[in-house]
Amino acid sequence: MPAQTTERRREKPARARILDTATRLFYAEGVHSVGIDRIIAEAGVAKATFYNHFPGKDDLVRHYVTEESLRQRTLTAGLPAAPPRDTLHALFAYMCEVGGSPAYRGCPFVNTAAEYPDPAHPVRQAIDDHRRWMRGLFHDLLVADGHPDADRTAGILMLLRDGLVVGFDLDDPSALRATAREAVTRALR
Amino acid sequence: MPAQTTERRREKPARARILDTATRLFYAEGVHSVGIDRIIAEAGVAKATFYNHFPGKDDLVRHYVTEESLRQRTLTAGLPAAPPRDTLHALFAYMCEVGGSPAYRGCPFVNTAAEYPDPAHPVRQAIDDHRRWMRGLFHDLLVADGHPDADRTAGILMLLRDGLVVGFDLDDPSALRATAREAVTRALR
DNA sequence: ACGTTACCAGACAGATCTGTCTATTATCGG
DNA sequence: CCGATAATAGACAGATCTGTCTGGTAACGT
Repeated sequence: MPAQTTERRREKPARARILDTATRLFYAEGVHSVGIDRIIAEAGVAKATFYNHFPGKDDLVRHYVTEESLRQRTLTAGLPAAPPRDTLHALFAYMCEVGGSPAYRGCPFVNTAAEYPDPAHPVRQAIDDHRRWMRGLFHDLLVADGHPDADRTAGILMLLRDGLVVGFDLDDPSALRATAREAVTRALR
Repeated sequence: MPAQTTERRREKPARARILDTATRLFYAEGVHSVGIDRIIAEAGVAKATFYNHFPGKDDLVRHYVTEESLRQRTLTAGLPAAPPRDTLHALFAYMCEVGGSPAYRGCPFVNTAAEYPDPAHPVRQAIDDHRRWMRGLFHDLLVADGHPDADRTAGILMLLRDGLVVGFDLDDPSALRATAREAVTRALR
């Protein structure tokens, strides 16, 4: 019964541990394959604590998606200033770098959407938000680059982006890396 | 008690009813969201019958994938003879047609892969088979068209193909249809 | 010093899922 | 006509999943 060794203040707060663990497991194994019990066990959190922070699993999934979106937006915002076209190439180069990692399991948004068929579901709406942001990012960079027809080209870049995240997961990443830059160059031409 | 009204010979055999029902439900709602109980109920089949035909759910999923692959190969083989470049455009036009349907829920292979993280799993290997076939199809058509660098361009077409199936599921299909032909044309240039 | 807040441990209920098993019925080949 | 085959209905076991609830503990602010 002795007090647990914990100096709890040193650890991350419970909510953050839950979200971190959920993010890791959901991404690596899929949303429906990972149960709440496993998340609370690996997060080292009591069940009541989880349900104090989140109304239920769906809400945790929604936060998983929005947090991941926030992370990507922050990363993008932190890119060094550069000509818009360079930034576009840098974005795709970064995708290729991440996609080459052995832990790469595809795009968390695309993968999660595959498990939530109803487009009206809050999880899907969070995914839609992220995709709207990304399309807008492409569009704004193309406009800044003076590209004619920024709308349509942003659509093509979304196509390539989605193709890359799927391909890096399911095909040979090294072959794909070479293809990627070529495809982006052709698309921006 | 009274025989059931069945003239069983008139109906599709049980195995086909199982596969049809599984295909419909897996595609519409996702693999892990659909239980065996529901499949046998909607297929109008006894539980023992299911386990007589399939060793377990994973094997049913594998057959779902291979049957879907076979269906696409048969459809492709049945295309009217045409110059290879026309056939390529026809393939993408067909994707756009299918992707515009309100029941469209993305690519069954991509969606199923999202629920099977282990690349060594038989289900994933069946998906790999299908993707190899599709890449080979693009490659052969490009070679027949006299395209230089058929390898790399086939990779780009795979990129576009994957981007389309994701986009038709998650974005506005009508806007995407216009983008698609443009993107294919740019890629084949 | 004390009350509030956050957290922990774990039992519990109710649903659902996979897979096995029994017992029965219908159809077909020979 | 009869045995083999294939299908039916449904009970059952064991696991797992979500969500609730109880009771206790540790740290913090005031």
